[in-house]
Amino acid sequence: MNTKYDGANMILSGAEDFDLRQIFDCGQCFRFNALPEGGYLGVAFGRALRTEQLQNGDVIFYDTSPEEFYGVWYDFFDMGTDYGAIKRRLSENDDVMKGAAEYGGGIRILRQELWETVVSFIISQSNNIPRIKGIIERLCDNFGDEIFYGGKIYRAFPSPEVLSALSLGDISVIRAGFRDKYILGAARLFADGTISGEKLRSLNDSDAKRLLMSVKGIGNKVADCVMLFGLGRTAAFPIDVWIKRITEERYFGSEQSVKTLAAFAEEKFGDLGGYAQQYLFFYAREDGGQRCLLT
DNA sequence: CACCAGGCAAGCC
DNA sequence: GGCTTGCATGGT
Repeated sequence: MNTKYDGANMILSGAEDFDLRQIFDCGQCFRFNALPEGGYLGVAFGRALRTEQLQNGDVIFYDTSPEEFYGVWYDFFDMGTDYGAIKRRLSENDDVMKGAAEYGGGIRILRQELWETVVSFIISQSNNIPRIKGIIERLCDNFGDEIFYGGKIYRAFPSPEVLSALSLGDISVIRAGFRDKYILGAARLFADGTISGEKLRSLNDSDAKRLLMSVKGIGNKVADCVMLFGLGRTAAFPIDVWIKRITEERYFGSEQSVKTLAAFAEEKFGDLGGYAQQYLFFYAREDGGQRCLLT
């Protein structure tokens, strides 16, 4: 990968295993949206970013200095990880993963802010992606700090402190439904330090997951999403309905319990479970869905 | 109108 | 422990 700064924008050329559409459309991130004129605009780590991938594969980070690129976006996009090697390891003796990893070969697991992933995936339960995005957008618009970019105002993701001061009435404007009380409960636990990134990062996978699941509104699946997207625990293999269906179909040929599937993923993918999950998820969703139905 | 959406908690056995 | 059911809201 080569980087170049033209005085305003950072331009990446020769970025391997990197596809912006796949990255933002594999369901891990809810705050980046496609622009009508091409590219994407979103907010992360309190900053607005416009980015675009050209036909030749080059990626432009608009209005981004080298300092900001290496200080923020390099890690966000997990640039330091060799996805080619990961795909090769997953594809050894596994034609299912070989196909899925080719299909979504440009996916990267974004390293997102912990607190944002906690709330985002609490909101995701029993919900669909457009509405998840809408609820998160209203949450940020109402309670997040202003960010000025390109003559417009964007909003940062609101902190646990800000949200913990809200009442159920206050937060009803985001129309999160029954999830509203879970958001406020989690905000209080993070604001008073009962749970923190520091604490979670000091724990091994199973203890960190257990602590996350002590929050009302965080069950097995949401905890796995937070582990993977918010804590970089790449062994996590979140099992949602799509993953359940495609794993059953491609690896078992019959219905299985979540417990069985989790044990299977741990045994088969090990520390690469999270990458395997993303390739499978993208493949299951993009390939039309109907190929995931059991025959 | 019924049914569902990237689950979860609570209440049952 | 495993199983069912209600859950807010919005879309089809």
